[in-house]
Amino acid sequence: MVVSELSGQDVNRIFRALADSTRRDILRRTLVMDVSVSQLADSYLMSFAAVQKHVAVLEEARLVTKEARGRERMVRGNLERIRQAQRLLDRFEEVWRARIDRLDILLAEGDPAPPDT
Amino acid sequence: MVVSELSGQDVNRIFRALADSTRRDILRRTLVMDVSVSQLADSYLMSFAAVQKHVAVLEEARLVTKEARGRERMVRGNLERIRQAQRLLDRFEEVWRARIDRLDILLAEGDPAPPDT
DNA sequence: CTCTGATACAACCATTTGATTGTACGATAG
DNA sequence: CTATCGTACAATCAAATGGTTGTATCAGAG
Repeated sequence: MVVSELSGQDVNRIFRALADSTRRDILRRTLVMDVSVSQLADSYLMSFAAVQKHVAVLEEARLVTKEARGRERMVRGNLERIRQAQRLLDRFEEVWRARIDRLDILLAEGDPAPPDT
Repeated sequence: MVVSELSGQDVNRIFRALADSTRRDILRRTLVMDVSVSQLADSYLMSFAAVQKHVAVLEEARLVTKEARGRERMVRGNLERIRQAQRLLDRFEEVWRARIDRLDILLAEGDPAPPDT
């Protein structure tokens, strides 16, 4: 079970969520420790609601999870999802490498006699 | 020279560019071989101009480069940029690991005497 | 030289995004 | 119980996105 389970939409959401500095910062913070939404909101200049929305985007991308604790919602970064994103990028490497492999095959199966025979 | 040279905006552009299925497909194709913009356009249902814009987004993110060849513009995937993105994701892993390290330190330096002494 | 193919770019439009404020509601501290 | 804190959610708005068509340019085929 690699990354195959991810739909195109899922992948879109993951990278979209990562494409914002504030959200990346939230992700970093919540990877280090559990933080409530209001604690997060205190860290930025924008409104509480704005931070809440950023968290929602991260949550939809499954990059963080929320857990009720008393009246607070603790946000926790989901490392496994980040690893999935890494595997997605690995795929590009593989595609690129496959192209080289093909070239290798051409070279390996090339006429043993020099071209100017 | 790691990923430090990248501004927040640069990172935004990279992940934003990756957050679209068509653009990821273009990236895959251009990693395998050089393709002209019109060849790419033939591969999708959308208009030429739309594909052209997608290529432009990838180009601004430096995920592809364009090279004039006759009247065509050959598009080439930039693997190095993808590796930079991978390193960006590695950073999240590192942040997470640092948190564990801190926990290790706490455990390692914990009071040798049991808490209920 | 002229026609055509490949690209670039502007103008336009619908939808989404990122932010705001305001309202409502559940959980907790006093 | 009541006041307040933390959250959720709706409405609103400007700006960015993703797409379109139309026009202009430029290089190569005939």
